[in-house]
Amino acid sequence: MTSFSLDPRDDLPLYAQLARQLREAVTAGRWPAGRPLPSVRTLVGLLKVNPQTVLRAYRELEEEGLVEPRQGQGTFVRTEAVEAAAEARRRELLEDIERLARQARDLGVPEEVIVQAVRKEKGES
Amino acid sequence: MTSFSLDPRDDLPLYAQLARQLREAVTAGRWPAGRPLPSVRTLVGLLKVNPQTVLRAYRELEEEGLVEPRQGQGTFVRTEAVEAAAEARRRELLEDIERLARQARDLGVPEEVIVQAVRKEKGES
Amino acid sequence: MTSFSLDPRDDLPLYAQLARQLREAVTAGRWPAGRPLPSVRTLVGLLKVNPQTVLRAYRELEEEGLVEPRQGQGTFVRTEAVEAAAEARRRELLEDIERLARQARDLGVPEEVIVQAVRKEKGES
Amino acid sequence: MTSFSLDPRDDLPLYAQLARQLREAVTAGRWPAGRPLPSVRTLVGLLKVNPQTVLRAYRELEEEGLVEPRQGQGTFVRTEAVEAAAEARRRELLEDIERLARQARDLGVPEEVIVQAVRKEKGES
DNA sequence: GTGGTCTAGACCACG
DNA sequence: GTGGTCTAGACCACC
Repeated sequence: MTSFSLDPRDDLPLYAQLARQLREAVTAGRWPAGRPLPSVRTLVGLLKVNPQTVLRAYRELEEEGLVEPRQGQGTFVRTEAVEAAAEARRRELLEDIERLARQARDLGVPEEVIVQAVRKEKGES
Repeated sequence: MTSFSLDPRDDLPLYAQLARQLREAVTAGRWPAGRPLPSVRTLVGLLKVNPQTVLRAYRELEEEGLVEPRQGQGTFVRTEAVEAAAEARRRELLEDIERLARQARDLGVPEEVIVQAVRKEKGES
Repeated sequence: MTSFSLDPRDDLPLYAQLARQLREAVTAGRWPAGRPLPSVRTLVGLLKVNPQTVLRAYRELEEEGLVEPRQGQGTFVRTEAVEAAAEARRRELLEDIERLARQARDLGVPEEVIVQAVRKEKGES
Repeated sequence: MTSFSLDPRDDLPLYAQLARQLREAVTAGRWPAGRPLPSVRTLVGLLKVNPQTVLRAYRELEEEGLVEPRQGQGTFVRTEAVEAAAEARRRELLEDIERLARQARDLGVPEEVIVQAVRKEKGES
């Protein structure tokens, strides 16, 4: 149900793109605790990249404490960490939005136009 | 009146940090057409960086058409390009804000909290 | 009376954790010669691990000569091997302590503080 | 003045062996802040290993906050972090010694023999 | 089957 | 010169 896509032309390294997508999937609550994430080999096959690239993405998540690998079984979500990560992400997003909004205002964008942008997606779900 | 600061630990390369700060200064209307931007030598002295770093930042701005070097006189703002650049920046900011707002909503942040963030800085200018 | 606990996140593989705990139990004189160690099936049930994991731990102990399986009866401690194993373990512990103490001293820990640590547990047994 | 040695037969992966040695050198105060650590290529030449192996060791130290790489310049010690790391290491060593001492005592080693081991190296400096 | 390590070597971006 | 990324593929340990 969850799909991944990598773009070699992106500024972000492939492993970081993959890590980001995995992080979002995990944070959003897909991949319940009992089911392992897709195996390294599976992703290698799907994404046509080197095992190292996938491994590095998984290592990233592991270092963040989001996920734990178990020898011979696969990589599993550490549910305790998920909500904390989501909360951190929310704070970070709000700060970023604040900062960008300030920049936009400084460049003369009327506040209501910015608010409009924030509300824009509302009707599209 | 305009100062620059570089952080070697930032993800952005030094030259890009500098280019960004110069770009913002120019876009915001500092450095009127008659006054040259600081010389490479000056910035090298101020920022304690490699001349290549400063040169590359200036080259960036030049390629964007924002500034033009004049032999023996220094580097000057191309006023006709400033408004176009500012407009492009505004569009970019609004798109970024939209994208981040969507992500925040997906993580369960109520829309009004996001709008709040956008309005937050109102009284602080 | 003897319980085992495995931590999948530990650096040590599960089978090694189990082997270590069994080894310590045997060396410490629990499991007298007449009583068999818990069966593979029992441990699998208790620890919720793969039978291979338990088998490998038992194989380890067997190869060290500490225990011997008897067809249809279970796995028994080889009492004559226990004292030799304990002695080896003692030597190993002293070497480790020596090594760590040297490292601590190199980092500036006063020798008396280290001695203190060694004596610390005295009254707690 | 500082030399490194890797043993492929060791249980520890090569990158971890190297990371440990670098960590100790940094913690012990060699490699003052102004001088970069040996470059990846230098160590590759010295140790006859793959660049990836060296890189992974350096990445480890970076993630611990001990060291920071600067593009095009080399890898530098973060002096602020060194003392904190040394203190953490001291605590860890004392805990390990305590634990091992307890085990030794449980196996019947007289406390004075353990204390002797701790003091053993005294006259060798 | 799973994840983990290592090699040999190319290519890029930065200063 | 520096560090960073990626590839293609081998080998190992664990469950």
